Amino acid sequence: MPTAFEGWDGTPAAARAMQAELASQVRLRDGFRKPLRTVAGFDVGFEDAGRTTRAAAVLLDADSLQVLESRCVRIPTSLPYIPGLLSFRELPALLQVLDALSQTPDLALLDGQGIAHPRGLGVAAHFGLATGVPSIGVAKKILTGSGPEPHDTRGAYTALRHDGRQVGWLLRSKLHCRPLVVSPGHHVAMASAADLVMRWVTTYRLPEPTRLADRLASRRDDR
DNA sequence: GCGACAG
DNA sequence: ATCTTGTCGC
Repeated sequence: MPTAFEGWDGTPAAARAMQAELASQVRLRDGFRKPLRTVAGFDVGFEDAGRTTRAAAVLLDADSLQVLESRCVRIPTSLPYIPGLLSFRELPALLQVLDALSQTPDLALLDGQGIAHPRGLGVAAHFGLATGVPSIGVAKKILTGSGPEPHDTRGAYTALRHDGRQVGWLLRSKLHCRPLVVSPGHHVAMASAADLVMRWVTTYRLPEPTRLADRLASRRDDR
């Protein structure tokens, strides 16, 4: 299993410095195969009062949304949750569950931020950089930045801005529901992110890939 | 110094 | 994230 943080001394300060460095390597240009054939959703949950970390991955056909494969892995939790350092806590399990898939997805959707992060490296961006798999962050809440409320129309979105530049979108994936925070990770253009996510939204607030991964990681089913 | 703070 | 049932409302 490759360590996601080669040379990290374990301190939060070093983690932040590493994020700033890695963020400069993120590429905001569509770098995925077109047309997309597969998309996978990833999420992490915890058991045993947090002592065990569980990561789930669900691979879908990008057009039919048919589930092709579901995987789940468990490893000991290594770090507590620290705002801004989520990837250092969740990436090890996420990389393992990616390896558990029989095929690499053309695109990955992760629960959390892409570049809409204090130093530009949310868990989705870090995952994309570490794996080379194009990624998008689909979060339920803002971590950094702000933007106007999108109209209450399915598919409406507005720009999320931070430090004077756009870092993502506020996307009304479902009528009368709080908008999702969508931000590109690695190898996905800002202009593509929101439309891509809407492609896999059906009748729920979350797009199918992460919604299904959520269910697996959060206890409801297994396998 | 005082809040804010993905999962 | 997680502990937890029913309930009000679009």
